[in-house]
Amino acid sequence: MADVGEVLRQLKAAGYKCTGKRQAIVALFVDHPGQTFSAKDVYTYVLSMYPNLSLDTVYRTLELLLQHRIIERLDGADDAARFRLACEEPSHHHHVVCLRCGKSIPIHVCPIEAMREEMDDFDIVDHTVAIYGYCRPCREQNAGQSRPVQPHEGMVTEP
Amino acid sequence: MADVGEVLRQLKAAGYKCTGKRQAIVALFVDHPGQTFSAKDVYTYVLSMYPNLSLDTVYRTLELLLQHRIIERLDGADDAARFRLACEEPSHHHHVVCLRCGKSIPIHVCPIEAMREEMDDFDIVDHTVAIYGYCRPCREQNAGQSRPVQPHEGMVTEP
DNA sequence: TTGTAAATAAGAATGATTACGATTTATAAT
DNA sequence: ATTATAAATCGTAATCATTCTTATTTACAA
Repeated sequence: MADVGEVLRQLKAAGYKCTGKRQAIVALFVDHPGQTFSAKDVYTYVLSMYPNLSLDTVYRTLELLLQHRIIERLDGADDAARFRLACEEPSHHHHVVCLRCGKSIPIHVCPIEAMREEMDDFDIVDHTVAIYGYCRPCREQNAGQSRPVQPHEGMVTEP
Repeated sequence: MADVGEVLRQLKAAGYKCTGKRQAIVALFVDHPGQTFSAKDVYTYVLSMYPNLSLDTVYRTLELLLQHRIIERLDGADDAARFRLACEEPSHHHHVVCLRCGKSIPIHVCPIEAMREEMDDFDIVDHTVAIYGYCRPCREQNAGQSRPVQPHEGMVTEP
């Protein structure tokens, strides 16, 4: 389980300064594992505790956290990228994303590996997989819900 | 094999006018099956034969062709969407994309179907798969090539 | 040939992201 | 604790893909 202090210490050790805004951004991700946020989401969150904040700072901090593999970027069909706390699992894997609660759940089989052998005429060197649906808790609550989130609403892609 | 006249006739039958610019755009896709183009690509191509052309016209025409399933949109990690002639295959399938020549090759197995049964706690309702690599001809030419296209360069996602 | 709605051009507006110059601040050295 | 310094930040402007607006042009049916 990732810890805010841990992450900040890691950044400090790498020569980066430990500012309150950085702490806030790291905390947002660490406190909501599996949840995805847009840059704007992060901006409004941090703004609530630091009244003057530049979007540029958010983007630079996200870039920093990406480089240190503390968060992951998810590029979607809609124009705004989303970010989430990096998965602890270091080996290759994918996620399923719940269309209702937005949580990412890691899965530990790669459906592409299975087909690699069958592909004689094509060398696979990279791939992305994005799977959307409903997790068990949301599936149950969907039954008594007037408007479940629609597929493709906020869809994201991941390596 | 799709045919330009055929497509234009289909559009006309649906009540749309048959303009030279539309013809040019349709021809670009029909004459290069499997090849992907950005809106800017299409714009520069048509501009070479129609000196005054609005980008808006390109986008509106692409939208029209999308609605009639004549082309498909591929949303990628980079900011510009790409488009290609729609695959004739009507049933669910995916493509592999060559990183060198940019061609899309349809594959007729869905790697996600296999794992659907194994997922007990998650209802899959949608997915995207994007596979990149080198097709056989490009693989052979890559051997004597100083700079092969890098993975992730112009990566695209597709349903 | 002509009337009409559709199509287009040109440019402005939007929204996400990045870049920039000036100012502030965390941190290490004093 | 004070200070020097480079890093971080702000505020804003720039950029890029895409969409919107309005006036003008055009395909096509009558």
